[in-house]
Amino acid sequence: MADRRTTMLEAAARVIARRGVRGLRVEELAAEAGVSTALIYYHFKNRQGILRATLDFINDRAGVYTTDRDPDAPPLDARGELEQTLLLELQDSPQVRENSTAWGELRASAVFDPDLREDLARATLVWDQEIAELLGKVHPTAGAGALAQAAERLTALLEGLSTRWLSGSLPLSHARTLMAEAIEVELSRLSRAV
Amino acid sequence: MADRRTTMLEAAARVIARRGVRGLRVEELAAEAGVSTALIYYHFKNRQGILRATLDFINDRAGVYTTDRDPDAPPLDARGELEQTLLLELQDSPQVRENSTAWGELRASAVFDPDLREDLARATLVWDQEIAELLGKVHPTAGAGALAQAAERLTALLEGLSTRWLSGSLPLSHARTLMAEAIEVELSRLSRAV
DNA sequence: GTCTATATAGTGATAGAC
DNA sequence: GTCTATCACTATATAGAC
Repeated sequence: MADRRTTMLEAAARVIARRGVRGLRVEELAAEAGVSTALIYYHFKNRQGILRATLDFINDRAGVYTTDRDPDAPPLDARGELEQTLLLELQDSPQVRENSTAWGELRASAVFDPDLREDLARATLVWDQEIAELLGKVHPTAGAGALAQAAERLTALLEGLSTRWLSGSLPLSHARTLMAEAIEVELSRLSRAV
Repeated sequence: MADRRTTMLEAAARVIARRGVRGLRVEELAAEAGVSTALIYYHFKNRQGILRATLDFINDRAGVYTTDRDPDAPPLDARGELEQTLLLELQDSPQVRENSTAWGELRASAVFDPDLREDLARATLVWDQEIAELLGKVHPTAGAGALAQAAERLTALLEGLSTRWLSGSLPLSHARTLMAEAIEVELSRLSRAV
């Protein structure tokens, strides 16, 4: 199933989750994938190529698990879908951890590397709009501006909570509580502000 | 006024704001401070010593500017003090930028460096409690748990917005709007939840 | 205290055999 | 496609003169 290239990308995701984008050493990646450094360079040209491919790989995976559902479960209502989408990012599974870590690193790196900002801004916009849309399904009468702002607050909060979790300042269960409550608060505000 | 050591620490703060904690090169720091690398090592022992001293230095500075006030202005009410404290972190002055950048880097680095976590958790706790206290001044009847959670959401959101700002995904003025509105939302929730 | 070398080690990247 | 060497360069850190 997994060809060698995929094996390397999975290994890269694990190394990034462990050391960060800026802490990734090609030699460590090679060891993690069980291959030589030369093979890494054969497949990815250079360090930046490794990073680009891995970030794409992680992004694709995130899209998948985000829309993944238990086929037996009843279909979610709009509010349930919103909660699931946001809380899915606060879970202690290796893949979510890897994805959240990579995303946080991408953001943190973009502070010092303008080359990354364009991609990041685009991904952020898509993410914000997805949440705004879900909020709109719960409150169809709310104005577009109010929805957009609520979405931005929720996604920015999620990033803040996620980083606190990953950096050991906040237990995961507490992060989830805070996030769920924030959704509640924003929704109730959208109800009142007609 | 500024002795040579302080000059180096100021230079280090600038370099960290430009390159990040993990991107700081001793040679660049030496050039920025206008001294030799050997002198840096003379004063700070090693790379980690530079980082520790600089982070402390930045932390002290943050404490100062946070409590800095215009002496002519009328005293702030509880709500104004809350808003000022939080919005002060979203300003485009070199020092706030340096401090916010360093704080974000400290958090991002702690994801991969457990040694940093203890300091970080302590600083986070102090910061959360300060905000909880200010919230309590606005709503003296609110329960301690509700105050603590609102404070955590506000500070985590601030970190998320700050990182988005610094990474070029969010204009500063918009970040300020979102933050101000979040304060409003949390305060109105504290009013309702008796 | 401060500088000019310079030692030492790590790290990205390539050459060339198989 | 994959490996074993190995090069070239960068970065931390130190020695020793002033």
